[in-house]
Amino acid sequence: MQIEVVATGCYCASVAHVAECCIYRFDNPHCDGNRRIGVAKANKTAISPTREENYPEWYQQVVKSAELAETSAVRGCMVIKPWGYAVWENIRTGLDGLFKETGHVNAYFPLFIPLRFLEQEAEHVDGFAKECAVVTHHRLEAGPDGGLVPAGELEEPLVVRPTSETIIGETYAKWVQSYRDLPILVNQWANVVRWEMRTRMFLRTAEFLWQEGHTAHETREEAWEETLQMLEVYRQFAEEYMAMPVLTGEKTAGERFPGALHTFCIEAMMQDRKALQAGTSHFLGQNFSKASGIQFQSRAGELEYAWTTSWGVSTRLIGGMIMTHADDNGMVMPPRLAPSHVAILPIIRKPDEEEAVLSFCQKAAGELRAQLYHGRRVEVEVDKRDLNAGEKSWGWIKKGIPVILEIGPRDIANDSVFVYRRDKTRKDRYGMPLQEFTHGIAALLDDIQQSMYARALDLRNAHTCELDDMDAFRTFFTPQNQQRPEAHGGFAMAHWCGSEDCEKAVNDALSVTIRCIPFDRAEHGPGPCVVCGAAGPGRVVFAKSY
RNA sequence: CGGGGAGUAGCUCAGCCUGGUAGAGCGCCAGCUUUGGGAGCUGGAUGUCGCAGGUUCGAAUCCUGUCUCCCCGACCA
Repeated sequence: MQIEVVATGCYCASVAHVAECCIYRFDNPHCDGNRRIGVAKANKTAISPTREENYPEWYQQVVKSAELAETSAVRGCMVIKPWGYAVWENIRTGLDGLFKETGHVNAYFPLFIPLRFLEQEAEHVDGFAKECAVVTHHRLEAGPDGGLVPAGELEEPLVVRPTSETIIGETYAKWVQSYRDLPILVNQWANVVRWEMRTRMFLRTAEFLWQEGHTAHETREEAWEETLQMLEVYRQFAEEYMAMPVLTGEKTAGERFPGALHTFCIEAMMQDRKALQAGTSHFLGQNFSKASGIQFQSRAGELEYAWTTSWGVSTRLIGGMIMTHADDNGMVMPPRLAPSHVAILPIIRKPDEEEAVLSFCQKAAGELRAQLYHGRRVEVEVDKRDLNAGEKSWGWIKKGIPVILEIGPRDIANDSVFVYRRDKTRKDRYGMPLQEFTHGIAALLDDIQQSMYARALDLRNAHTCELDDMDAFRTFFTPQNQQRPEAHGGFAMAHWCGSEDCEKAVNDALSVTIRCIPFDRAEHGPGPCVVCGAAGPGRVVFAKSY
């Protein structure tokens, strides 16, 4: 029995082809794959449906099959499983290093925020009030029905932090007396709660993990530079660590963080061509320092309000990684954030081969673990589980481990290994001497990282275009099949006059928003607004978004 | 919060229209066979049919309520 597996690795398999192959799919409950063995080479995909068939469902299945997370007993909240949490740990380690390099330190502030703190900044209240979880009691007592009922009402309700500007502002007000106390450059790794209407794994959950940096400065210029510096840190992290190309720019007034004067963002294109806001950096001016009373005596002896910033990224980044890199066979981990780099699968046909094969695998693992990849020890899994080789192999493919080594007696005889790169197809597997593989592992991982970035960039470039008239714009953002919208659209670089009415008109008609105003906007030259025709200073990025 | 879909074995689902007391495949367990790759054969275990009421001699099936998940919209990282 032979089933040739072709990992497509791209997002263009024809519907007909995929449908034809459906009957072979091992996880299709109504398919007895064996009945048709020998009929054809089957294009099986480990994830069903494919991206093309049903993108949102494909996303859910990848999260599940890769064992990244699962739904929990609590509405809108997820359990992040070890393989998914390891990604978050790597994100944290990487980003934290960049924060430290730019002079920041970590601290921790309370989960609970007194209601009155939140009331201090008007726009901030409007922005978050609807999605706040509120704690009103502090004790449970036995109820009449044998259950527990809340008792002991709090004098003042506590809000579970949706973000910490207010409580950190109150704290900074105490820390800051003089210009000598500035700047304050603090970051916090924490969980926050936003009671969302509609949730999706990693992309929008009621509780999520994030980091929020909060800084206070003596001057406007210094705070401004900080805001842009941290945006640059996010850009660098997204591109170098996540292999996810991003656009940088400023949000329009309508998309701005509640209470901020300016919000800057990194925006990435997912494989369904929708935009994902992957990180934001806010210039808060003196709004929050006035609300919280962060005042200091200046060099001139005057009492002044500090200038503050805040910036954050969240577990949403993991969702972005999935939708940037995963394919129809599951997750594809960028090596720099992968929980583990290499899975070694011992191929044992007869019991008497076992000892030799396993000891060779352990030796290979040991040599690999002695190698460094960007300062981190190469992580290796030797999969000794008593399962079929194919089953194990597909398990690692679905989890997205960058490299799989198959090692059997024949390889051992040649002192070699059989290599599969997750970013290529299984047809591209090749054998090579163990020593050569071991010494080249860091370069191999970097090559995978680069190819993933290049592929993602190609996708973005292929679906970014300049549009100058409304008809073309409408066509670009309208699915061909209204019943089951396929991937369509992308980033439309179009002129905009700057009016909120035009922005809203496009959103109402096509669910398209201005994702960001690029920093290099002016370089495109001025032109007529795609909506109303009035003159605008340059193109902005329009897209559908998550 | 509005519209649509769905909750039945560990998983994917059939059964529901036309009420009669629960099924398939995969997985799991046991045995035998197989072995450069998502194995085959034989046998076996598994369900308060999302939850709560109601109608009925009888409810997975009909009615009401409720919770959860998915999709679309509004809102948002």
